[in-house]
Amino acid sequence: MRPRAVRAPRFERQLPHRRRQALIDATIECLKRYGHEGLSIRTISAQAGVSVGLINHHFPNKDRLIAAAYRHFNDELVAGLTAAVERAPDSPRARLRAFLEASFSPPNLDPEVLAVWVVFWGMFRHSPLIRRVQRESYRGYVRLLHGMLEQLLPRAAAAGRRRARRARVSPLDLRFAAIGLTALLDGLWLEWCLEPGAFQPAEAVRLCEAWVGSLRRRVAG
Amino acid sequence: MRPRAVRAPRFERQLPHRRRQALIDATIECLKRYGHEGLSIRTISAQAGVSVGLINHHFPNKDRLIAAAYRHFNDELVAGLTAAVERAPDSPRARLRAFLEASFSPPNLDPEVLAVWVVFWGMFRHSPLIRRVQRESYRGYVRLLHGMLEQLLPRAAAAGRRRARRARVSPLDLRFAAIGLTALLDGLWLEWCLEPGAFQPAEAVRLCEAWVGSLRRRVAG
DNA sequence: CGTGCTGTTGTACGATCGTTCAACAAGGTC
DNA sequence: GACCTTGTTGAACGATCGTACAACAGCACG
Repeated sequence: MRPRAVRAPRFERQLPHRRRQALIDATIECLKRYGHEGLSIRTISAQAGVSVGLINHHFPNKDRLIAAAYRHFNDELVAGLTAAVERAPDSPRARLRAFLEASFSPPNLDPEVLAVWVVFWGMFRHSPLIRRVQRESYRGYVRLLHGMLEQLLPRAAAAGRRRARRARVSPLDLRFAAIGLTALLDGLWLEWCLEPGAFQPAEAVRLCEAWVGSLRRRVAG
Repeated sequence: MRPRAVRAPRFERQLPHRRRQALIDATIECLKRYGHEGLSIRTISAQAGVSVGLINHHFPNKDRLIAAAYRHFNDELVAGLTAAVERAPDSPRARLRAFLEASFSPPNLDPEVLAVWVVFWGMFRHSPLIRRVQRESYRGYVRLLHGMLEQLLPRAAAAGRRRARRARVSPLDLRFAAIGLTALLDGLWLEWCLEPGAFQPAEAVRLCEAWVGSLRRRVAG
């Protein structure tokens, strides 16, 4: 064989877009494996299989890479939940159930995922960049959950037409419902991740549905 | 004046117990101010007003200092809540209310306090030391909350004698109540710390009480 | 006042951090 | 096959990290 043809390339050039995404994925993977200590340029570049210098070619600095990873992580969560809701039958109850079941199942329900969130939250107060991403990215989640509750709560008599009686829900009740459901959801999710054996994911779904049910009775009953 | 008498001592010797506590306090203060990045030997020793070498004289290494700070932080929380409960009138409802009000008021309800918790949580999965402290220290909290619910839930007819009907609560219901209340509590607390303007602390107390009330209806009614 | 114990200091060390940058090379174009 | 663009490499830099340790000094005691 000709030596020239045998020699494998020492590296493979990638389009900036692809390489950036690979670095973001590596960042999240390092966060899962090593926690906060995994957030070093050398650890991340090793995980991505590239040299230390490459990160600063695609990102101006480390903080921007982390912020990009945070944005990606947030977006993936919202996208997954949204897809689950849209896959469900077109009834408010079914949509809520799909939302809850997606929240309490992989890939969201995972101690490793909690570990990632917790590191990001730890940066929240001291990194304006992270705070900015949080503010921009959390809106999708709030909108999704708020919209679901709005459709669900006024369900009084007219079964078929969901949006007919929208005016029945007072903004105050809707606000409380959203606050409470978010809290219960996050709290249960946190509990499960900290001690996965404590209860079944299906039990968490039922607890959340019971909460919304008690709200509905108070609003419409 | 005599020069000898004027010269101020360059430092003050402390009993090991006092100095250790001062270093623990400085650690928590640094955590509040600078987050995870405040956890450096130099930052902590500067906060405590001592030299860098002193920490390793009182603690074998940095991890042990952090673990001690975590234990102190946990113990303070449980002690504060316990004291609030014992200060309350001797009725299950009043005790629960005192517990909730203490949970949703300073010094617990503080974004800075969340920042401290979050950093500790971030170490949970990767530091056996932190995990050990967590396991040992969380028991007091669970026992307190569990005991309160146990007294509260069976309240059916006999108003005066709280422990008479204890057998009425099935272990299953009690377990669910504890899981749900903990989740709601933690979730609301988290929400408030992330966005202090979102709702009033008193509203959080009412949401928790409503949750326990709906449980009681299901159990005893 | 002298002595001893030990809490305290501050320099030093090696490791690792984020970032820079000159040199390299992959892969398309002509 | 020569050339060019640019994604990629890896050594080097200064800063900062946790820890070690010899010297210092506060203070109780005789």
